[in-house]
Amino acid sequence: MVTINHIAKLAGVSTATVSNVINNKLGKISDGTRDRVLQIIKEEGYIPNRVASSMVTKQTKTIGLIIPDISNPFFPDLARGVEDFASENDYTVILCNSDNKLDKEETYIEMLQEKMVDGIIIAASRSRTTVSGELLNSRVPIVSIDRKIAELDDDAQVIVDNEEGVFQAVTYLLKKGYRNICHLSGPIELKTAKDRYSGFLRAYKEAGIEPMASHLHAGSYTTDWGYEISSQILSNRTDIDCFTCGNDLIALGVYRTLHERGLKVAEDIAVVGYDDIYVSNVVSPGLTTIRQPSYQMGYRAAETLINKIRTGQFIKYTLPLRAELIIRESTK
Amino acid sequence: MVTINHIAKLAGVSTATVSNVINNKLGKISDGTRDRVLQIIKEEGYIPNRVASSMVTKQTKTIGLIIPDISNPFFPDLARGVEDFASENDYTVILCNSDNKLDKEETYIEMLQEKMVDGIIIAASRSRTTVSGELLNSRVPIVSIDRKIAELDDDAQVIVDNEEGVFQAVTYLLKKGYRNICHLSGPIELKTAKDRYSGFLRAYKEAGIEPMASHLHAGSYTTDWGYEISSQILSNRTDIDCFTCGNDLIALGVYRTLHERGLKVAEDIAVVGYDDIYVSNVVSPGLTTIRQPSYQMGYRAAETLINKIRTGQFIKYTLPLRAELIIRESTK
DNA sequence: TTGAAAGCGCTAACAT
DNA sequence: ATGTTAGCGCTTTCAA
Repeated sequence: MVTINHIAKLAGVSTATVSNVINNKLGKISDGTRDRVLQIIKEEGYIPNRVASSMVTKQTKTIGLIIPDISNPFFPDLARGVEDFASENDYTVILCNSDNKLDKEETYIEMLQEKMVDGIIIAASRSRTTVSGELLNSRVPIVSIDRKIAELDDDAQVIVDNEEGVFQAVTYLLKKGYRNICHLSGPIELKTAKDRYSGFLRAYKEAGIEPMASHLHAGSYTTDWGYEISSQILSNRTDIDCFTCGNDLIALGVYRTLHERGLKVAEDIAVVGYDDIYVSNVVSPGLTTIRQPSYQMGYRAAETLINKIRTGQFIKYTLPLRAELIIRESTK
Repeated sequence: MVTINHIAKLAGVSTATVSNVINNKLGKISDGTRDRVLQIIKEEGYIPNRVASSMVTKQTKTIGLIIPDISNPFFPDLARGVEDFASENDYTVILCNSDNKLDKEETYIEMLQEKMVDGIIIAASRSRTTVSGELLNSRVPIVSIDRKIAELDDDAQVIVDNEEGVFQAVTYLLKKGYRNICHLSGPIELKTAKDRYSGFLRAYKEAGIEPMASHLHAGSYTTDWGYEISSQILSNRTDIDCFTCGNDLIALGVYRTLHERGLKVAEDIAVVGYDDIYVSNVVSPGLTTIRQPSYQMGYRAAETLINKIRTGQFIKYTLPLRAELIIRESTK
């Protein structure tokens, strides 16, 4: 293996000099030596060992990203945003899937700390509303994304206002004349799910209308659940004119139910999602949904984290990331 | 910062002993000391520095995963497969998005080598049919996934037979009576795209039927292109009874075109995709497609790589990963 | 502008 | 079963 020592000897200089060349320490090296060293580095195919340099600089230029599941369509965009900002800034990202399990999450957090990552971005599992003391007190900066964690600095959290998004949507629906809206929520113990439902309620309240009876069903953020629950509901009642869903996956389950029962989306029953994952624009009819700016969330989370690593300070953003109602054809 | 030294002093033992405890060297430590050391480690909240141990063991327990783009729905499952096998085996994965750009890919490869990853899994950019000499000769084992790279050992490539998959599908379509099938291919310079088209041709040939004129259109693996090209084709001719698409994204573009023109999928024109990404089962009508076992591909790639890292040998699999025709409602 | 040398935190070989 | 010590490849004072 070719090391800095090897290069130094061949170039007839010290390792310190080679190090300065590699790291572009300006003004510390004469053009002559720089060129000569560079030349030899090239000839020898020398690749600096960043593990060794991490030993002394105490930074790995690596961050950890813990998400529930990269195959959940909400997360790829987010991950991409993180990786983009990271790589633009010469950081590398380690991907971890926690499956929403606290123990997996803990294991990853420990692993990441052992690997001396410079920081961690976490879309915390639904069971986590708090971070363990060790992590909180550790040297590793942490940024929470999508889900709020109580102990963390507000500026260390990248979230969008879920309540506001659904409020917007339901207000729109009420204005359009929908009255019997059924809300298919994600796990209601989750902050995001709770907030989305609050938005639902507030829209009714501000419109001075009473929600219909049993308008809330809480389950999980999956197509399967959306399918099952909507199927079940429609077997029992016929008064519903719209489903607002905790996320797009659930909405797609409703699509399946309607399709199966020969009902037309929009024409017979309207459907509204949340997230605006890729699919929503591609199904027919296009799904009216509330767009979560997931790429930006990831990008901003990385920006926040790396800024913190560099400066010790969190960025204070003036513009919050906002959810946005995207009207397509699943409502009329 | 609490180090192994610190623990050793507190426990009144040597660092070697603490090291043996941490790494569970069996038979090298008495129960008494083990317990005492473990106790102190806990009390002090000691986290072993794996960067330091990597220095001496010459392995980082980290692999790199280079894919074109995690937001492309084909890759999350694959990435998940990689990460699952890796984490089960105590490896960590660094995620890199190359955007199909050779230069980004090169940069990542260099970065990964500098970070001393133990191996690399790469879904190579379309421009790459070969690996640079440095990489090939480097100490870093490399496994190619989805796309074949000439110089690599056959056992270091995790691919499925694309030709076979499409052959199956088109044979099925011809049997069903479809005759004027139009193939909307991905970038034809890509091996995968080429193979899929070959399967198309062979199906016709073995059926003793002549493909219709101008049945091939090559573009890119995107919904937008699928939309545009199908729209354009249908403006010019009315004889087409089926589109076979290079991937599901293209197929979804065709869905959009048909929808826009008031044409019914299946009833008026059949559509067949490739990959079986998540969406395909969720759109209405469900998309008939050729399933790429992407999770397994990722899982197997990681298995192959890590086995190579550990034993120096590639695994020889007896069962190839196969594409499988999934018949849904977009064909009749 | 360059070099000598200490030391980052750990493991492994060897000695006891 | 445990300790001593060299050394992994690099950066960073400090001195020249």
